[in-house]
Amino acid sequence: MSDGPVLERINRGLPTLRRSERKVADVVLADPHKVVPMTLAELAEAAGVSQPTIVRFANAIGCDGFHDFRIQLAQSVALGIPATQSVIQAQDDTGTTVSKIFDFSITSLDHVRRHLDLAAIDAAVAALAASTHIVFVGLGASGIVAMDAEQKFPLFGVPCSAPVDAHQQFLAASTSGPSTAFVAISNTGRTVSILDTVRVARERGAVVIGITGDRSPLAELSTIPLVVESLDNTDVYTPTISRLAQLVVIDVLATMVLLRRDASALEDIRTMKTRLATMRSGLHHEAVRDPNRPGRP
Amino acid sequence: MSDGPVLERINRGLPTLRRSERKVADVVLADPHKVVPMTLAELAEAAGVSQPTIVRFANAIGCDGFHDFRIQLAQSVALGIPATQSVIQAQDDTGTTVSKIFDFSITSLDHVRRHLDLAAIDAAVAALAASTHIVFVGLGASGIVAMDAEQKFPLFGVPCSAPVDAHQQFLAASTSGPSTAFVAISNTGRTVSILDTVRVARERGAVVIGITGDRSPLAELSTIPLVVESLDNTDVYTPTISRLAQLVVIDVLATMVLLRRDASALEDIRTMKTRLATMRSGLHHEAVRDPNRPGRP
DNA sequence: CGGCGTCTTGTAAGTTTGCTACAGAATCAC
DNA sequence: GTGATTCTGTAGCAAACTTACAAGACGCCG
Repeated sequence: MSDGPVLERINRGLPTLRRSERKVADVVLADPHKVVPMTLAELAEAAGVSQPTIVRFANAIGCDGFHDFRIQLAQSVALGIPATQSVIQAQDDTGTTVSKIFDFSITSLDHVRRHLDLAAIDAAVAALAASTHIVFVGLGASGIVAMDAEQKFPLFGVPCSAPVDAHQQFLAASTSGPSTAFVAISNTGRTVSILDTVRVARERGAVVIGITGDRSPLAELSTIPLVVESLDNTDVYTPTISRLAQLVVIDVLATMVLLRRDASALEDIRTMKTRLATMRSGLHHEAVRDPNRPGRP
Repeated sequence: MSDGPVLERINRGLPTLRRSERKVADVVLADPHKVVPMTLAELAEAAGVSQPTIVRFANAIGCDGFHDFRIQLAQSVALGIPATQSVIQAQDDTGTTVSKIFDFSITSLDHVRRHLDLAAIDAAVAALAASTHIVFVGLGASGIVAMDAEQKFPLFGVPCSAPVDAHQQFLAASTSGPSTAFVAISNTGRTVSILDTVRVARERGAVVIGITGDRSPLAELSTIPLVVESLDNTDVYTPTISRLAQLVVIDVLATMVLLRRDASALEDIRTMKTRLATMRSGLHHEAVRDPNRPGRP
């Protein structure tokens, strides 16, 4: 009962609440922002119940008194209203829509952070740092993540590739070896071509890091499964959130691999960054080169 | 003084604080998480000052009493410690590094949300909804964002393209017209080839939506400048955050354009999504097709 | 349908917490 | 070195939160 953000807990515990406590829950859920600065007496007034009922309500949803409840509510609200509360509707105005999407993205990232397997991260970092080259594969939205990774990782001097279509991916798997780190990205973890590719990579002895949304076939097949559990709900209006979390996880991996390297690698990056800044201004003279290389204008 | 998260305000107001108040500030900044559940008396004890000093401290940094301070602190902490507090260091353990990167990503998204120009969003949505086709351009990390947008927008039935290199982009600009929505993405807003491309697009009469990090040349050149102000600090270790914010902005635009459409478009997407789910399982049989199309496995 | 038991809710008192007025101490200016 | 000003702590007060208890509501079984 005491897991997760307060608002989620209220929703979950709704059926077990007494009638008056439920009135309190309704007031809180109706507009959490309004409740945050309220005093106990004010909330009692607003819900039409007595003050002790508020305290009992707070205890019922797993808080240690009203103080604790208010603090936890404030934190919940700061992270945005949970997804269940923020279904995007056609009649919402611009500000509301923007808020909902950002709130959802932020809440989701927070959720991923809390459910990340640190041991798996460590293992993945070790594998990546030990590899002589890295292959990133993904299709659709996950393909975007793979390309992003391909941009970020070569900074360490390790050759990277991110083959675009399933055939190229299969080929890359076929030519991989024990010193290859093979990073497969699939939110569903059930895309057949990715699974086939991963099987081949493992047969060739590559270390496979599987970034996926839950305990899926891909996770089973991977040497190091990395579950990035995002709150991808089924509402059509709600945009895909899994990419964001996957990108941040890539950031984490890249940063930690970098931290493993010595200061010289760091220096390389500094000089690279300054060179990039100067070349960027003259980019149009040599625009034919591989567009993925130039960096991040 | 009363703008921004509390911790930032404390940092900013540090010089104007009295000596005892400063002791309080030190305690708070040293470990904000510890302070959140503290009572006024406890914090006074911890800082080695009297209780009224705490109250004066709270007022000094723009809070309305200790109550308000505690709530605001709780909210600040929920969004992660501000970037200034969380420089990633080599000796950090895995959990710390993960926390810092996620915190920073989340804080940054929150910052962007607060600084987004809603009028510009509205204008962009109107332009996108009115266009007959949409072109997304960006290089490097922004190129990734452009490709993501290309995956997302065709859902509405409007043809989209995201030319990959500078030449192709220039070509797309040259063939654009008044009914083209031209979305240029560049965090610096100073990449020369992008600026050249945008100039051409405008000459051809296209509506140019410029997504950029600050009031840059690109913003000046755009019909509708969309400033996505992320907290990209200069620390080498700190990963690029601008992509995330840009992706979320793309989500917002896509969602809002979709909301403008009628229910039929919605139905199209529902059926598309279910079809996608079934086809995904058999994808390897027809993997030669354009890998960007299949969706988001 | 009515009485009894349990669960629920509000009243009231008690305790903690946060706030304010005031006075002493320190600091700075002259 | 003295005076004025600013800062800091002591003490008391008001408000908020909590607990104990009793009245009321509800359901169950006779």
